Amino acid sequence: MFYQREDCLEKVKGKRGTAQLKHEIAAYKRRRILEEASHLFFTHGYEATTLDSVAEQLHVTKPFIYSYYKNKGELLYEICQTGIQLSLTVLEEALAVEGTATEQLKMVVERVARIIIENQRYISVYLREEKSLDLEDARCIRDLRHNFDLQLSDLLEKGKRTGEFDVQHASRTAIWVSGLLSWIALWYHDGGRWSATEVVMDAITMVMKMVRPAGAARG
Amino acid sequence: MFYQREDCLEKVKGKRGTAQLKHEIAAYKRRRILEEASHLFFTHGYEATTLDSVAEQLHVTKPFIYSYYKNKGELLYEICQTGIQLSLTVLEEALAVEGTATEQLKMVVERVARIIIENQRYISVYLREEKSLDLEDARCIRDLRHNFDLQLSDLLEKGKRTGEFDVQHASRTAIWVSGLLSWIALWYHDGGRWSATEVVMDAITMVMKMVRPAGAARG
DNA sequence: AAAAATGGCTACTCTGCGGTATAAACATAC
DNA sequence: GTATGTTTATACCGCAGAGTAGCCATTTTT
Repeated sequence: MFYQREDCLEKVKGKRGTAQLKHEIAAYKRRRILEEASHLFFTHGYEATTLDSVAEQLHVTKPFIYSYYKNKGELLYEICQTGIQLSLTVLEEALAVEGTATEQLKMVVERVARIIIENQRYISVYLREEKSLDLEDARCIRDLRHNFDLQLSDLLEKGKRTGEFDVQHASRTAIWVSGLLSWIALWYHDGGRWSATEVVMDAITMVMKMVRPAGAARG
Repeated sequence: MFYQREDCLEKVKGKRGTAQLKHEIAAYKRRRILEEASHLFFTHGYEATTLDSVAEQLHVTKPFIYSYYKNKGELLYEICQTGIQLSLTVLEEALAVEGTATEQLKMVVERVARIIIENQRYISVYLREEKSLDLEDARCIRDLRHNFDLQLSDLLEKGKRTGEFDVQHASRTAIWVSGLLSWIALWYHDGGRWSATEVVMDAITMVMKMVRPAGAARG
């Protein structure tokens, strides 16, 4: 019953050493399951993917998965959660770096775009399969997303105040920007016509154009 | 066997009058099935929607549906096809109107954005459920999409030549623009914080900013 | 009005998959 | 080496849902 965090922590507290290692191994197994599941969900869709096929990929059996996740829905939730959380974390890291609004926005777009490409499987599953989450989980994911958009909006507002950006409505513009970033996950194809770097550069260019004041020079 | 067009046309040719009406009624029934199916696919996802539930919405039974569509996959295909075809048609209509590249692009964005909002169900199912299409169908849909992006790209190229637009790479920019439009379908919520008109206006503003040359006045 | 054709429904099959009870294998402790 | 706990597999259940065979009602034809 490793899917209950409390259990694990108790064990660690009780018998240090071996228990610690066990905990790490269990965490690793969980991560591997999630990885393989995200891969299959990304390729075939959530509903169309069977847990047997996930097990097969890992060369284990279905009950193995069930000893680390309580059901299929929990897998989906953790994938979605990972997807949005990764973006949110990297956004916050970029915002923590001192700089003008322009510098910060460029850094945000670059880093988030990179993370989205690197973790496309998680992000695009999150974007596509929201409907398959149960209400509680969906609400939680939406809150994370909202948090992302809000922090982006604050940055745009800041740039508006300093005169660096020309945006009519910061919170609505934030949604367009975050949409543009999300779009990468749905559209980018590894080994396709354009490289990851080209896509990231393009994303920066597009976003900066979207907020650039009239009459400003490019870049 | 009304899902075979040839049959219908033969009947019409042979016995005008009543056969004509029958054909129209059959077409109407097909359309109603598609409408209801798109609604449920949009709300719950393709795989999670049962044909029994579609039938229930129409106050008919499952075999009724099977006499108009050969299987569930055909329903999905027609929904996706409708979604992308609507956008493509309206794009071509807008391009047919004489005008500068700027005028044309504005019109394209406005009309396509409107169509996307009005037919959100079809478009977002198409965007989300591509993976559930079988290969043949998927290829067909991808071609339509490609056609859309290509025509958009041509327009951007035209504007670039006349100096109206500043785009480094027309075909890649076209993908960002069509992505921005697609994003509407995934994000817009009827009766939400912002009206359809606001969203359409925003889309126009954003796209024009994306292609506007450095130093140009806004609008 | 009898015959034929059409259109839809009832009632079913059958497969595939989420989830589980239980046993086997393995490790750990004494 | 035996006892105890932990980890994974075998073998199953139940059910939902795609798809169908065949029947009844209604309309159309002659």
